[in-house]
Amino acid sequence: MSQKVRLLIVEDEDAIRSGLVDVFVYHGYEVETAAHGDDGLRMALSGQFDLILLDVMLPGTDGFEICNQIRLQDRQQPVIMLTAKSSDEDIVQGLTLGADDYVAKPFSVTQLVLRVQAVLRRSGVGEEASREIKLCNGMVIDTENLCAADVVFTRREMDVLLYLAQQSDRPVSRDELLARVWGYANNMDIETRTVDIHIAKLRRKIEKNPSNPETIATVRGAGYRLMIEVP
Amino acid sequence: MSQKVRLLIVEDEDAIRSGLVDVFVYHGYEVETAAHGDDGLRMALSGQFDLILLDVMLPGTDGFEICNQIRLQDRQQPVIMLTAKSSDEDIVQGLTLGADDYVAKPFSVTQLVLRVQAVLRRSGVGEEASREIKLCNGMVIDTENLCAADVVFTRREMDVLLYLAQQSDRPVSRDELLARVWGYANNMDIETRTVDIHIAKLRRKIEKNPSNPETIATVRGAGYRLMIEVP
DNA sequence: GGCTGTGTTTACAAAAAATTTACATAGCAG
DNA sequence: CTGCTATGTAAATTTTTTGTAAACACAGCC
Repeated sequence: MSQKVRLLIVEDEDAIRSGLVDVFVYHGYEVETAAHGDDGLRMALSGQFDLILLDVMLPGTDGFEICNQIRLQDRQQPVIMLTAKSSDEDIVQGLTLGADDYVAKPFSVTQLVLRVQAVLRRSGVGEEASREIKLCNGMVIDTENLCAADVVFTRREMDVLLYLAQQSDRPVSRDELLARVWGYANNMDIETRTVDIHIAKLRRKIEKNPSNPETIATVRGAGYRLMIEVP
Repeated sequence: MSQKVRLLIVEDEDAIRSGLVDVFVYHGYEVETAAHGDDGLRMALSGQFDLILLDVMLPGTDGFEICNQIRLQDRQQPVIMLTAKSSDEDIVQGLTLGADDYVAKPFSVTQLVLRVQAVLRRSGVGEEASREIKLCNGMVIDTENLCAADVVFTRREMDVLLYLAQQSDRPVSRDELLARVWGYANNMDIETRTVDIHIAKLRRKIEKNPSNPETIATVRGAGYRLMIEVP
């Protein structure tokens, strides 16, 4: 029923990286990897991963800096840091920069898997989506029956709404929507306006005045943000 | 239509217990409680609850042991464990002992309600097959004699109707019907139109105007939904 | 064998949805 | 103001989903 959980592993040592891939694939995760810090940063910022495993010592951008950048873009993104150093300063620094957990090498693989599960659970990945979405304009959307009071939505429209609702505390970029809703790999320069078109269609259905959208806000340069009811 | 869903809450902290009672009563559940592990075990084993919420740390018999005992008696009984501990070992142990879900304190009440609903749905509570199905167009179907006023149904048609009637608050996808009625493994892309054909046959038998179906509605992108009489 | 009732597959048409194309417009840096 | 880029959207096009007739399969029965 539910989608596989997607992990990004950023680790330069080949042996460790491929070992981790095997383990997590075995446990049913969908895994992508980066061996270089710059690649890792780019992939991490694409927003298409449920959890990111970050080595601290990396060629190019280091793990702390990647974590920092991720936090600037998305405060919720789960991140676990891996490192060979185990001095207290590192722990403090890693946690301060906002990693959700911190595992010192050499680590037990079992332990790491358990930590990953714990962080995912804490951050609510894989939780049942609620059956209703309540918009700030009062509209209530039935996500199972693909409808609201007087409009019906297509599957794709509902998937977009569900994702925006889940991330309703921040704007979501077109690339992230393409990755998470459409399932496109995050290779850049996909030339398509299909996200905008779907947003336009949604606006026509849910906005009081579609030419002055308030419920699906455009955050220029960042993406779209759904305004849900604040209880 | 159906009886209230019965919950047992086993929790020793008075504040949490009474808070949970309020929430679940508000949501329409019938709730009983136990504050002591031994009482909880006795009541749980009485078999009269649709779902049991179990705190792990209890005076007397602890939550794990209660869960264990429940499983020995009834493998199907839905159980959700609550606990203040959030170490990985607890998660593993709780799941191993066969709880259907596991919620770590402090939990969001909304989240807990959603989990309860999810477990109930998964375990099929409230799906009691009734002898009669009353359709929104007034037709009454005798599910045991495979007939209505002036039409007879085949076994397969009735199985489809029964499943749709059980899930009549939402559309059911072809894949779900294939899995639950036909018993096909929920593998992807099985190429068959047999579900559609059966829906078409049913429509010819129960719709006033089969080319404009109202009783078996198509929810494009989601599946078919049976509209039953709303009392 | 032939007949009958079910269930399934095949094949195709129609409807709906998704996507691309093409162009318009708005915001912003200089 | 000018030029650039990001965004909005109508219309055309492609793809997917759904509906259904007709052929096929197969079991039970006379």
